[in-house]
Amino acid sequence: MEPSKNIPEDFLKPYNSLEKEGEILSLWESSGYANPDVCVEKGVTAVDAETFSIVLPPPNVTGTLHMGHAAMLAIEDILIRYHRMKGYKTLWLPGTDSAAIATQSKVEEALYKEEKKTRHDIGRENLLARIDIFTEASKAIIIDQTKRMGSSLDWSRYAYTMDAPRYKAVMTAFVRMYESGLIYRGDRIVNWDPKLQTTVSDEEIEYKEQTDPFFYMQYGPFQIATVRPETKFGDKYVVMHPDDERYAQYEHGEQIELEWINGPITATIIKDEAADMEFGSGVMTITPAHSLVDFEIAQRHGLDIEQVIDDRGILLPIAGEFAGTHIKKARPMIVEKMKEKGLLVRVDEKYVHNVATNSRGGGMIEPQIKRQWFVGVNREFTIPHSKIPGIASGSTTTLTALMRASVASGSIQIVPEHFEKIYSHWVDNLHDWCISRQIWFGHRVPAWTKDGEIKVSIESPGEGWEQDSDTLDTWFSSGLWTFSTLGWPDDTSDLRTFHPTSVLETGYDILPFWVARMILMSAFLMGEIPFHQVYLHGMVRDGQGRKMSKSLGNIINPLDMIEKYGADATRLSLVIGAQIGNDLKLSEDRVRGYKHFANKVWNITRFVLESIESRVGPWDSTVLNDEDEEKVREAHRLAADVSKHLDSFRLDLAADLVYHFVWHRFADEIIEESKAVLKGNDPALRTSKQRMLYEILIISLKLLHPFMPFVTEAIWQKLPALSSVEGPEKESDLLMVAKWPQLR
RNA sequence: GCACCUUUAGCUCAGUUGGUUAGAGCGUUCGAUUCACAUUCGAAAGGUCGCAGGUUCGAAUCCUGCAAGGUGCACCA
Repeated sequence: MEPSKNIPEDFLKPYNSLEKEGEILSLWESSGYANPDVCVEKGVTAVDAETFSIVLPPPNVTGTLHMGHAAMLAIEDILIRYHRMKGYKTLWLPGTDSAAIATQSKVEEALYKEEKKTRHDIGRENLLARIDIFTEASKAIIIDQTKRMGSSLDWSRYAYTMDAPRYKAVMTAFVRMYESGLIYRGDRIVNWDPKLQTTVSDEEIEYKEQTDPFFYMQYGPFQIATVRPETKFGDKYVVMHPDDERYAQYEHGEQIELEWINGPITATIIKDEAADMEFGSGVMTITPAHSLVDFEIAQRHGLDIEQVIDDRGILLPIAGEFAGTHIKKARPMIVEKMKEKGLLVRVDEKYVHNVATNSRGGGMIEPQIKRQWFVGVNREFTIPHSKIPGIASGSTTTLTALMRASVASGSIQIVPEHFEKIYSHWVDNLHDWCISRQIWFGHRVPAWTKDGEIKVSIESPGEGWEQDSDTLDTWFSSGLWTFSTLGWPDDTSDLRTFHPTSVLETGYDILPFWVARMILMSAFLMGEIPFHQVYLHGMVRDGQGRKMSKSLGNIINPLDMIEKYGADATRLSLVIGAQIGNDLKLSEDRVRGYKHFANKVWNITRFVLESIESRVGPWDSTVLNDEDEEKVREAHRLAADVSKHLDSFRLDLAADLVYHFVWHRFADEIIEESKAVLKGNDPALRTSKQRMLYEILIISLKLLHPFMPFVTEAIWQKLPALSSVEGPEKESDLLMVAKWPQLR
């Protein structure tokens, strides 16, 4: 068969992703089809169609796209494109996150590097202005990178955590929770970061293993041990287990005199089960102001709590001669003094322990007692209306009860299922949530004080009222994300149409941080679940299964992959072989392999078009003979299987199935077998083959589209207006909104 | 310490409620081809399904124990 002159020229060379992708992107963008309203207007979606909605987990404004984002975008876009083609009213809503602590610390670092100034030198307003400039500049980068993955997000609904509608939502949520008695102020021990001068949530703490000298000291008749002698000045309680026979002679509450760092003190014996008999001597002294465990012991027994270290890490007057010294400097000096006084028994130089650090770019955590705002997760309140199974409208309940009921009732399904256990374990152990932060960038606490009086309201209560200087934990606003992005607290049509959202797709590492808090907020404020299903994907690792990190130098940048192999290949490499919830090993070779596949699809099209155009026969519905009809049916059966896998979130199997069909069944067998007939002289047989090949090509393009939208759309755009050659007409201008194949 | 995940071909992984000779891709070896394919196609080799028990007519699949690797949570003064 001689090559046709009528083949679009592009098909005569290999598929060039770099050249096509920009073109296709602007085609999609100008079509407006990512917006469900446009789809209804243009008649591609029925007015009363079922809805399918996903809210994009907003990437940090200051970040750049990494493979984790790329995987998230690929997975969600596949689900979105699939449902859009199936005729759902489909919304994928984009946004970005201000990432309060991380962003502010970045700007502060730059400020110090460039001008040797701290935030206190330039003041709140100036710092916020600088942060604005910084975030506006980097926002554009992450948005552009997100688009290049082929994400069919509806940018007309774009939301930013710090924009005005979201700010209003956060303020409203705070006030409502306060009025229901769920938000309270209290002095509690919190994770204090002396470097960033703010509290840090439990989840944001990262424990790092460290080797330090371990000091054994004589404390009256007891031996105690510590890594941190600088906290020991105020220790006047000595704790042991009530069942520890070695210390049976001591009574709870008994007082003993002893010589300590700065002279004689009176210590009180406390018997508490928190003391571990197996560890060291089984005796410890406590520092309630700077240790969570010690604080709890002190509370149980009503003990005095004295602060020893201030917010910046400086010793207070209680430290006597060491007062005013930074703890780092003071430690060796204190050890030296104890040695002189004969209090130091021995030192274990190789003691390995975990040290709490702030994972958001901060320093070592120094627990402190602070006046903070809290959400009481176990406080009772009356829920006005509830659609959550097991929770009646008007009943008395708690936030943890709502969180439990939402998942336990099956109302929210977590995929893979075993994460439901992790979720419930987390909810069961939830402490009151400290929501105030002492940083400046963020949603400011809507509380006002005047002459010791306090009022909570969105607007200032009037003249002379001063607003609380704290801002809210970034997860407080993130918790509202599924509905604040849809217009809440206003009763918008978007909110009525798209909430609860269909699926929340995110990495499994973020389950407690975010997923649980969205369930909490949605249950309390909306009386409903935020999403029906939670799909958790795994982490993207390097070819050897290691975490990608700068220090290892094994980072694979998604944008490099897009440039070298195309966005389609990049997407496929992140989906095929990635089982739900399991980590994925990604190597450049994988991506390269899928680039070949994009080219294969390109060439299949070329062959089919050549076969059709050079030998056009009349098209009609009876043109297919039984043998070819069966092949088309086979493709439809495949479509059904692919749909089944997509419906159960097995994107890996769905993609693998189409990949295998297109390459090894359609190209290797069906096309190969058809060559003889196409070259032959029987017009009826030939026409049947042509029609069969064309129909299977169309089905293949549709099935491939969610996975590799660029190459398939590029092909679709080049398909000749087949009506003019009497072929089946192209049913829509864009493949993006073509109809998903149905079983026939 | 507690919980969870993983373990199937050299590598990366499928194997859905237990059911014939356990599959794919990459890689390897051999062959064909430049007739849609910056190539492609065909064929072959390669597995005691982590180990040990158990249930069953039948187990990669279910149960128990163990081992190795990984992750999360807790944490010790």
